[in-house]
Amino acid sequence: MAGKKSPNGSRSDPEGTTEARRAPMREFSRSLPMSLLRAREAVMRQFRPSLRNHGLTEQQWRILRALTAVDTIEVTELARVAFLLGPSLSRILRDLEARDLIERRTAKADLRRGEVSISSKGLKLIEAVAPTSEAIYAEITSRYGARKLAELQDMLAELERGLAEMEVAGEPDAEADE
Amino acid sequence: MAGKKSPNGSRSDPEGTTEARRAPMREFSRSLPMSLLRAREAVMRQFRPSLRNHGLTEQQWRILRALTAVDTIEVTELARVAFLLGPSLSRILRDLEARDLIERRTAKADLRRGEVSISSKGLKLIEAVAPTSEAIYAEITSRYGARKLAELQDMLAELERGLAEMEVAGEPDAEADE
DNA sequence: GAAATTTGTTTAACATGTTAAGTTATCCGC
DNA sequence: GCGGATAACTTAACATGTTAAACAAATTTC
Repeated sequence: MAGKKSPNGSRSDPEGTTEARRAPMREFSRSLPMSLLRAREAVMRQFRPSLRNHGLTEQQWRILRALTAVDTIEVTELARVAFLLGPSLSRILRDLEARDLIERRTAKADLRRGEVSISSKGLKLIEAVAPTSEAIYAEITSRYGARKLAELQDMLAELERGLAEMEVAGEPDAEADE
Repeated sequence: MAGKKSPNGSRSDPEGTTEARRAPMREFSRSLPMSLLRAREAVMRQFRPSLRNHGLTEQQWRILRALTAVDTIEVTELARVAFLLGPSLSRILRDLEARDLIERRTAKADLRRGEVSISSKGLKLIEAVAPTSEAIYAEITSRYGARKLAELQDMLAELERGLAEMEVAGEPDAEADE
């Protein structure tokens, strides 16, 4: 398994004369988005099997996880905390409710708002998954180094902040980009 | 706007007697997967509008971008480089081919393999998008600091490496997790 | 206080992520 | 050289990402 077959098969153009395509702009595989994507994927690959064994997707886990921290939460707030877009959250909540992992009611003060909370069944599920999850996280932490991990997260947070500023700054309507 | 409504609404239980939900395990929003997800999203949010103006999704752009660096590439290799799963790539290539942005033929040496290359139309599209893209990237770089950005990428790469090792190590079949 | 606007949430439509199964072409052993 | 394993894709099926539109309830305007 993992034969590592020669990745450049029959590619023989050492000099580059027939090069119709030059200057890749940037190594591409080293672009920031790709780096972040690969790193995150590498992390999630560790957790997915365990979640899957418990019949949960990553996003469903995020939601249940967020719900354990509060008594009740409104849909919009939950979307913000679990970092999901409204439509995704809407669908997932429908499914989680059908599986009796969460409970919903509408706020009496504002009938538009929905209030969500985890059910006892949901809590049991969380408790069943948490140990494995924590173990994996601990393993990652010790392997990478707690200090370094914290530093990485700080850098990511700062990147986030800086980009948030860019958005308010340069956005001249965005239309008509030729 | 951004009312910052008290996130713990009617939550007044300082000691924790009626606590049905305790110990969030971790601040959650500070978990590594969430940090990486938010950071990446913050980055992509900068690029998406421009790509959209040119009728490209992020993944389509990744593929075309990867194709400009080579003369021809096999589907599997392309999947590895653009970091896409086979099925996703398969669908996207079908669409890109229908739009005449790429060209495909089967390798004569191995009829299973498909060889992909960018078309002249695809190249033109890339050339139209690249300037804006590069400008955004430059802006991000200067705002965050080139030095720091490189350091971040190094740390991400190391994280990836470490996690790759974890996979070969601990994987006792994964079945029967309770 | 009714019309216009805004807000909270859901539905719709299309693209991708993810795993499993299907197809066709090679390879490998005997 | 045939038959079973492999390999390279592709299809299928279901879940989520993403943007736009629909909807109903609340808020603002006049």
